[in-house]
Amino acid sequence: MAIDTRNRILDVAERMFGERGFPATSLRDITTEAGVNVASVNYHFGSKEALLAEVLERRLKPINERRLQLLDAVEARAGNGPPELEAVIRAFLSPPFHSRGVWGENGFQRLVGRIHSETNEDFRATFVKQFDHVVERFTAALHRALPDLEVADLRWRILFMVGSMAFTMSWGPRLVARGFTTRD
Amino acid sequence: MAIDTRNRILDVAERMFGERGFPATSLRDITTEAGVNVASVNYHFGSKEALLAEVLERRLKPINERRLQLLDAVEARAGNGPPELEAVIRAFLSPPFHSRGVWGENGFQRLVGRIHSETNEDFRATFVKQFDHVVERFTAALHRALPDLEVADLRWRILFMVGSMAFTMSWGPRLVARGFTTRD
DNA sequence: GTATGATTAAAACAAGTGTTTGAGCACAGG
DNA sequence: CCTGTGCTCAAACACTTGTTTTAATCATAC
Repeated sequence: MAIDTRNRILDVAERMFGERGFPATSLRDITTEAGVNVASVNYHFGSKEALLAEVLERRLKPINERRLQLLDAVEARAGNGPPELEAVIRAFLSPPFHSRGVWGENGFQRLVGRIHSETNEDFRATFVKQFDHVVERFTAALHRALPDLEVADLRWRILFMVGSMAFTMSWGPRLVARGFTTRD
Repeated sequence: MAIDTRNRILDVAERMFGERGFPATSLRDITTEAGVNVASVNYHFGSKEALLAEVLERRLKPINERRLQLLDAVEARAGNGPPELEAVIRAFLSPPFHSRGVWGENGFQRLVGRIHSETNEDFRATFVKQFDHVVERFTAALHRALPDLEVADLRWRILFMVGSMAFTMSWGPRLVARGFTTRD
């Protein structure tokens, strides 16, 4: 089964990239665990980097679509007035955390947390490009929600928000397992 | 010169680990750029991991000492009352940013940003241990500064603060180079 | 049933990895 | 002068890396 092989590779790669990081995970680690041949990665994806790109895209696309969809709803509700601040933030933060499965079992969350500070410059550039539109939309919405805040400050606050999110994604599962309490 | 070789390796390793990440940087990359022999890494440090440990320790130790020193001053100033919140936060955040040199030229800052989401579990454990005492002291101080805040919430807020810091360290230099404005 | 194209399998490929070895050097103290 | 000691060097070690190749196998359409 071709599509089955593809998905098994994607699933295992997602988990292992999240656990050990991209450069530290070998194709043989992945294919052995997935029970497929080494060559199948290059056959189905072309290269190791292309595999990572597809692992990310598979989950990121629906997440970013959901973000924009939630933001649309918030802005529609606000009409011509400023959107509600917390609702905008929630539209941005909730999709990746609700993307699938439960905290700690989700390799993808840890992978996303990692990816924000990993891989080489070129790859990260293409990765970030997927976000450009989303970041633009949310920056504009937050600017309308906080009209008195200078844009330079707003940018920093967004940076801190993304940093908190990424850090929580890569550490959260382990922390929760050690007694950190969550709600919501 | 023995100590000269050691320091050249440490300097180049610090920069390269920060730029490309730990697993993606080979010892030959480092030693070639530093103009020393490959074997000298194992001679002087024992292993690649031990080199990373020493790169981190060299800068982290004075940073954490400075943090505690600043915190001592803040607590002394507060006497028996609660310490001033922003002063405590400043005591924690300012040392790594003022550690050395200018924004963007500092490989170490990017390395610290990276390290939070890189390397294997075991290594990170020993790395985090260097922080245990510091985190404990600051958690206690923040708890006194915010007595009405539940401890569970405080922990999350500290996590977000560290996440923002780490993210800023690994991305900040590039962002500033692209027009992000700083002050202070 | 056979031909066709997609998928898998084992093996080899060339290059790069961290680490070790052992010979060589400089230079101190006896 | 010689003997250690601390250090550097080129070379080799054993192994892993991502990728290719070649042949075998599979499903499907004619």
